Amino acid sequence: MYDPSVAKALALPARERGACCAVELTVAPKRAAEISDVLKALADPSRVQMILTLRDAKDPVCVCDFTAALSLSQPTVSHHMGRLREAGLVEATHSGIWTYYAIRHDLPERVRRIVDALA
Amino acid sequence: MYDPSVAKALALPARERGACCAVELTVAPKRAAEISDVLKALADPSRVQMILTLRDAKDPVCVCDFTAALSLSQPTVSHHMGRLREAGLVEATHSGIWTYYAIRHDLPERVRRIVDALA
DNA sequence: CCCAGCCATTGATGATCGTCAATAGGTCGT
DNA sequence: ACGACCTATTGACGATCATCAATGGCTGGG
Repeated sequence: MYDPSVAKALALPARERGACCAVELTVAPKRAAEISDVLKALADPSRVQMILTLRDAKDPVCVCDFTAALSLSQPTVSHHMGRLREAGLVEATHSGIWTYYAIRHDLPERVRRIVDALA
Repeated sequence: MYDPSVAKALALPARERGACCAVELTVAPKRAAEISDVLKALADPSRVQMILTLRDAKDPVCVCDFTAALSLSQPTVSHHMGRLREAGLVEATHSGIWTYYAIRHDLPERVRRIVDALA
């Protein structure tokens, strides 16, 4: 007869009291920090919409376009763009009055994979 | 002769003063919030190491294993695990004294793609 | 029944974040 | 040169976060 508790107990590693296992981390701390920096830059609903819109946009987009679309004030949009820019996800080109933002064409492949995974 | 400013100007969309373009967002606000919730749960160096370690681990891992590996206090590790758990990324099984954590086997494909993109 | 061990919760603290109003800096048309 | 327009910066405020010490709950061994 099938006993799930026995099966589960067998599936779990054996432990001794007072001797926790030394788990091996699969990622170096430095690399984990780099990854989390990218994630922090993306961990906001508005910035998710921004980066994916820029990723799919044929033409660069300027700040004033996002203010209406996201119902946010101009400084807030500028702040979010600054964060994306500081994380190296986005680049700005200035033309006359406008500042056009576009996703960086030279994104590291690791970063590109993360962005693509959001869509 | 090549003039980059002309080339750039041609590449940028035409604009009129006082009439910003209505950019079309490629993601619904609700979906963007879901994505950012996952990203928030992952946007921490320790949690990045945790989720990737659990993803690659053959056996479930208990909290005390991480405290030594990450040089964090037990409450902090428990807190991080709680956040991963609340985001639906991780599940816990209790056996005796220990609490074993494992990556959820039924992760939505969208979420799984994000986690895999980190490695 | 007590004690040791593992984990979760609570409380507190300093840091970071998201947001906006106000301001300042540029750039173009007139 | 002036004014209108777009963007970035500053300052401020409430919210969330990461972290730890202290505590409590739970389980198994003696």
